[in-house]
Amino acid sequence: MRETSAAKACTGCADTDPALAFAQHDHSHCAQALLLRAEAVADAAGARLTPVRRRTLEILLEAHRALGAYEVLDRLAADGFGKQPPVAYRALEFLVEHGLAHRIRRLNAFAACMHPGEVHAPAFLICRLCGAVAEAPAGPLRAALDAKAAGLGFVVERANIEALGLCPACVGKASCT
Amino acid sequence: MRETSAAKACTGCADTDPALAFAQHDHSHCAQALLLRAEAVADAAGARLTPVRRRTLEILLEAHRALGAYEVLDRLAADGFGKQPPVAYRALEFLVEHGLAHRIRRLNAFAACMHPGEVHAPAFLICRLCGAVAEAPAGPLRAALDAKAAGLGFVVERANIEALGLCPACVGKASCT
DNA sequence: TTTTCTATGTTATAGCATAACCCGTCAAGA
DNA sequence: TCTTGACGGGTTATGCTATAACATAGAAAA
Ligand SMILES: [Zn+2]
Ligand SMILES: [Zn+2]
Ligand SMILES: [Zn+2]
Ligand SMILES: [Zn+2]
Repeated sequence: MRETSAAKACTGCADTDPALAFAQHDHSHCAQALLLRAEAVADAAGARLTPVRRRTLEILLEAHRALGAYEVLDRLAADGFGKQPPVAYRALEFLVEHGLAHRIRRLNAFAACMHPGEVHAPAFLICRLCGAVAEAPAGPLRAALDAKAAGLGFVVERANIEALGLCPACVGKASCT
Repeated sequence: MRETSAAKACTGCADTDPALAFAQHDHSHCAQALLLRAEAVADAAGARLTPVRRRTLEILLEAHRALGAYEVLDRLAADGFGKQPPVAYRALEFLVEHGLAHRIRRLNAFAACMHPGEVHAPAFLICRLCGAVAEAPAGPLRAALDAKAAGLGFVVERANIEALGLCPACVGKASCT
């Protein structure tokens, strides 16, 4: 599952260039960078990126896609960590709370954050054919949502924006259905 | 759970006036209207609003909040329909597919649509204290999302926009935490 | 050191969702 | 009329997702 076949270098997985979100690229490269940034983020928050938590993030980064909690759990168990659901759920919860990963509710799955440390309101683009998930910045979108809600007297604390559709690679295949 | 205590009349539950979304009002009134419109919608689509399906929609309308599939199932069973999960899931799936209800993924629950028949891209505002759910029109939001996605070569087919926060009634209570 | 809090592991259970099968109804076509 | 096939709705059984509650070990604070 590891994407070591580098097709294109990147500077942090669609970080500086969102167009790379769906492009083939050397992911081990940005995984490395993201892991370093994650450590900095955790440190700054006074939180501890313990072995399980760190390994959980690595697993998400290596997969380069959204993983179910039980998929994560299997991999953790294979690495000598606990074999029971709470082990995975707790680590994932930690990552989500600290903005190092995101929960994709539509998929009942989790994905590593591509912009850790930055204040960001992500929107997720989920391909219904290949399962690829891209994290797109949605700042303006979020602002519009907040404004809309404010008009109803509602205060938004968190928001999930998830789009299901076809990624660039799959949009061709689907048309010949 | 039925809200028969009319505090305010309405013309269709936040239909013409979205500000009613979180306001107390005579809900039996709009439930009636929505049910009629649902029949028209189903009819126009050549779909059959059978007894189970119709009763399922009624249940959602009466509850006036998001219900889990098993909550719906219990009520269906009490009315003499099937007692097994697929009964509820099938009816709910039908309603969702025909735009008569929406699935709220954040809550693993379903809510009656407040705008059946209209082309609409709903955003849901979920109060984390009282559980109230409002369906707000999100046309512009959706358009922005589509545009953003198009920039990445992604084609959006469906989108979920769900905000968690505090409704007008609860925003006061929470501040004294 | 002793205490305290956090983290990680466990077992058990709760909650959500679907697969697969059977049968009754109804309408189109032989 | 009889047959056939689509559809709806009921069942049993199972799988997937998530959390509660408890025990232990280790880091941090006193
Ligand atoms: Zn992110
Ligand atoms: Zn794809
Ligand atoms: Zn709606
Ligand atoms: Zn509330």
